[in-house]
This record gives sequence, C-alpha cells and structure tokens, in this order.
Amino acid sequence: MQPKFTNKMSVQLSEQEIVRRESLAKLRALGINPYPANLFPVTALTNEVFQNFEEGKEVVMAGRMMSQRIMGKASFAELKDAGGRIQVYINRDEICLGDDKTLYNEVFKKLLDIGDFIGVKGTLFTTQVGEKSIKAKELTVLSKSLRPLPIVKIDDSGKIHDAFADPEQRYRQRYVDLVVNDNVKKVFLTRSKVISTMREFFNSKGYLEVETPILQPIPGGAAARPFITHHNALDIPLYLRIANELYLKRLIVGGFDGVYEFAKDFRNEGMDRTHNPEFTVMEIYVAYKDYNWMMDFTEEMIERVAIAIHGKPECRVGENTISFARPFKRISMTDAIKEHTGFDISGKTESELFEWCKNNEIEVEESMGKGKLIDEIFGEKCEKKYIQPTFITDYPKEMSPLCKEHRTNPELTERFELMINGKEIANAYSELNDPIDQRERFEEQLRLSEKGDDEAMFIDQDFLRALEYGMPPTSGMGIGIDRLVMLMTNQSSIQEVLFFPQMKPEKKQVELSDAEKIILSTLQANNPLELNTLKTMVGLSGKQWDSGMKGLSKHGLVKVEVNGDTKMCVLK
RNA sequence: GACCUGGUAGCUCAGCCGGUAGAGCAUUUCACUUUUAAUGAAAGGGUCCCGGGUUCGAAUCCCGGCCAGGUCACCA
Repeated sequence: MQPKFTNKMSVQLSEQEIVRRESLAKLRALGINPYPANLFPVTALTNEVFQNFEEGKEVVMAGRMMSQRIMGKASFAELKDAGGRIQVYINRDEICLGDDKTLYNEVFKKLLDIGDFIGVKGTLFTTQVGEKSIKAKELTVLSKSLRPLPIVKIDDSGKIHDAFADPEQRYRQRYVDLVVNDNVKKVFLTRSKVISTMREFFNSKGYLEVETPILQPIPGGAAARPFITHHNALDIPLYLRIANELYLKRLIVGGFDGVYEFAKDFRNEGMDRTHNPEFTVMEIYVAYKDYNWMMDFTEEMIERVAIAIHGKPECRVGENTISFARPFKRISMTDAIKEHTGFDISGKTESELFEWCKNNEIEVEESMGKGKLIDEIFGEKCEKKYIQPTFITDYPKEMSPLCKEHRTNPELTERFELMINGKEIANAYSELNDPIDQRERFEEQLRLSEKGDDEAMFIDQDFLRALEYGMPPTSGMGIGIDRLVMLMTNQSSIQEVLFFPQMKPEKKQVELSDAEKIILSTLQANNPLELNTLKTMVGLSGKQWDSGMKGLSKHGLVKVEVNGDTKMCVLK
C-alpha cells in the first residue's frame, strides 16, 4: 500500500489548516452544522445600519468575521458584509442564557476563526469608547473557513500593517484581495458605474444595446493578431473577435439608427500593465452623423462619466489634475505636429518624411509608408503632451482603411482620437460607406499582408456585400473601457481594473525529484536499511542525499528510526 | 524581447563577508466583562522558489530555470 504521488496526495496542510479542520469536526460533534442549508434572514447591511443608527434597534446581520478580541467573558468581533465592517459585542451570558456556556466558551472562543461566516441577531448600541456596534443575542455559524486569511490591520494613525500587497498573489487570488483589502472593491464599483453611466446615456438617446458574435470566421475591424480556435461540427477555424465594428455596421445597414455594444475583444499580443489579452471596448455607431457630431457626443459622455464618479468634471491622475469639462481642445494631426515640432507635414513626400524622422531621432524602417511615418512622428513627439482631453483629428488615409476620406483633403480621413493623460482613450470615424472605395482599401490591406504585415486586415466579403446594399452616412466611436476606468480610478496598471487579469499558469509541482526517486526505489528493494548503508548504495552527492531524504520524510514516505547508535531507514 | 529588482512561517519582512533560520501579526494553551493594531505569559509552526555546481558544510557564493514586479522596446 504505497502512496501514489498524485498532486492530491502531496498536498501538505499547514498547521493552521489542520487546526481549522479539527475545529470543523468538533463543531459537527457538538451538533452544529458548519455549512447549514437554510437561508439566514438578514435584515440590514453595515452601511445601512450606520446611515440610520438607532440605539436599541434589533437587527440580524451576517458576514465574515475579520477579527476577534477576547477578554474573558466578553469579546469583540469584527463582521464584514457587503456594506462594510461593523463591530459585534459578544457577552458570554447574553448569548448563553442557561448554564451551558458551550456556545461562547467552545464555539465562539475556540472553534470559530477569522474568515468564518457568522450570523448575529442583536441590538444596536454604542460602546463606552463610542463605537457603534451590535450587542449579540444569538450567534449562528454560517460557513467555516478552512484557510487562514491574511490579517491586515490598520492602526490609529491609519497606517496599514502586514498588507496583503504582493501583486501576484492579489491577482491570482483576487477573492482574498477583495476580502482583505477594502479599497480594491471601490475600483470595481467605479468600473461598474462607468459602464452603467454610459449605458444610461446611450439609452436616453434611444440607441440600442446589441450583441454580436465573438466567434468570427474573419477577424475584422482592427489591425491585430487574433486568437484562433476550431469549431468541431463545422470543421472550420474560427477567430475570437479583435473588434466588433464590422458587425455593428451591418446592423446600421439593417436599419437601426444607433447601436452600441460593450464588448470583450481578444488580441493575441504582448501583455504588460496596459495590455491584457482580453479587454473591454465599447463601440457605438449612429446613422446620419459625422465625426464632428461624434466629438460633441464623446465629450458629453466623458464629462457625464467623470461627474458620476467624482461629483465634478475633474479628477487627479498620478501627478496631473485632469478637467473633463466641455469643450475639449480639438486639433488636427498636422497642426499638432506643427505645434510640437515646427515641422509641417502637409504636402511632404514619403522620402521627405523619412528624412525628417531620421534627423529627429525617430526610429524608422524602409518599409514604412507615409501614414506610418506620420503616426511615428505624432506618437514620438506629440502624444505624451496631451494631458488634458484633446481630440486629434484628420489622420492619414492609409492608416484608416475603414474611415471615410476627408471632405476637403483626399490624403486624410475623417477620424479623431481622444487623448487624455498622454494616452489614446477613444477612436472615431465618419464611417466609410462607399462600397467600392472600401473594397479598394481592403485590397490595399491585402497587399500589405502579402508584404508580410501580419496585422493587415482580411477582406470580409460579406461586409462588402452589406455595404453594397447601402449604409447611411454614419459615425462610429470606440472607447477602451479598461483604460477609461484606469483614468477614473487613478490606477496605472490594467490588472488593477480587471478582476481576473491573465496570468501565467501556476506551476504544478510536487513530483518526486530524481534523488528522491533513487532513494525510494533502492529502499523499496531492500526495506528496511541501515541509514549509512542506504546512503552508500544510492551513491548520491551529500547535498542530493540530504535534500532527497528531507523531501521523502516531508512527503511522509520514509522514516528514520534511531536505536542507540544504529539508524534504520524504514519505508512507511 | 532586453535590462533591473525580488521569491525565507498563514501574512509582512529581517538574516546573507558560508557553520544546522529569526521578529511582529496570525495559530495553540492560560489569564482577563466595553476593547479596537486589546493586553500579559507560554508553546508550536519553514522543500529558506526549483535544479545543478563549489565546499567538510549553502537560505547565504556560482551557473541554469521558473514566477512576479518595475523600466524600456515592440504592438495597439
């Protein structure tokens, strides 16, 4: 009956986990179900209690016990529920009315731990020190926690002690992060409010929230590397969408005047503090509008969001105070470059642009076309300068294959990006609705792709067919929700605004090392063996022998029995 | 992808000119009826990230790897 080395077998419980499992068993032995099935009739949340504090009022509350301060026959515990934290006063003789004091002495003092869910029925009162609390009359075990929670404490001066702060652990175990770090929850409440504010704004205008495919046969609407998957029944490849633009425009063709979608998009590219492989984008398309109208609309939307979050159209982001009050500055890309470099790109040839870049410390490659070069100049010399919300308008044509040609300059498009805090937040067009022009632009992309640009767009024939039926003049706008939330919550990494950011898989380990395997197999052939004999037989280095033996006894596989001077190594 | 920094108890961290691992909180036991980072006393608790090397001896030194964070590049 040798134990098999599966991952399950080698799980080592810490002392504290063992203690908690024992407490669990003792609770059951006392006739207390640590995981009761029946509902618990909660009457109040912490924030409601504090907002409307009525001395002596009877309440029933439930939550996680976050601390215990035991002083003989009286104790204080901290209860954390969805509305916050409240102190519970527990007096032995008030929760144990008869002679049997087990509930207090055993259950509360010994068998309950920090992290357990409990229910309390009692009355509201204020302690001598002035803290609003509940005086418990009944205590109910609602769910036992088997793992110790990190104990984060805050002292009188507000200083945090023993913070659970390691980003890796916080992201991998977000549930612990949320329980233990109260401020983390606020970020996600704000995230939800950003989205609901936008949704209410769109709905008030009569635009329709829609859903479009995530699995797409052709990943269109952006230049990015997609994730690819396979549909078994159809036996075809499918892509996870990189944008939803082309589907939303099909709906405009179909006759909706305004459609929007909060969409998860997926891009198979690098990960860092501003990129997660899946991220949220809101795209909206409104018929009979142009990009000038869309700038007004975007401004109003952003201002509303800022006011909803901060109560005023202003917030601090890092070192900067950003004002979201309308109107935002508007400047063409040409003027922006002129303003920051003195260089006038209008009418310049590709080689003139190329030369200028080389002379101004911008890294360029021979393969770059005019559009790409202009984009490099802007990105390198201008982008970071726009801290306050600014619309950059009229981008070069070859960078924007889905955007309508500018009404007065055929080299440009009717496109704007909204820059805030030196970063792009939103991107919008007067949408290209000329199907013949669109087909030519796609074919240009195809040529780029053949030249080796792995991000050039595919030709979506069905989308072209839709345009050929006719799409009204339309303006569309896309906004990165994660980055907007980062702005509104003053976070500098995207991981902080995603509940579960993508992480490398946790490595599963706990296989036997080679040294352990050798020792074990030798011992299995000759059980038991004298320790030094075994050491000689396995022929390992001192260190390998030592760590191998340590490991095996740790796994509970071998035991060394000492009898006087002889040490016998025995298989367990 | 490059460079820098880090990985030691449940949590936060110290130890590191190589000599068998420490603190605070948490846990266990005891005392204590309004405390609040409760307090006082005692105890237990570690694959010092993994693998290899140097060495009589490695948490510590060297090499390789894994993971994370940061900076930059790339991409959008």
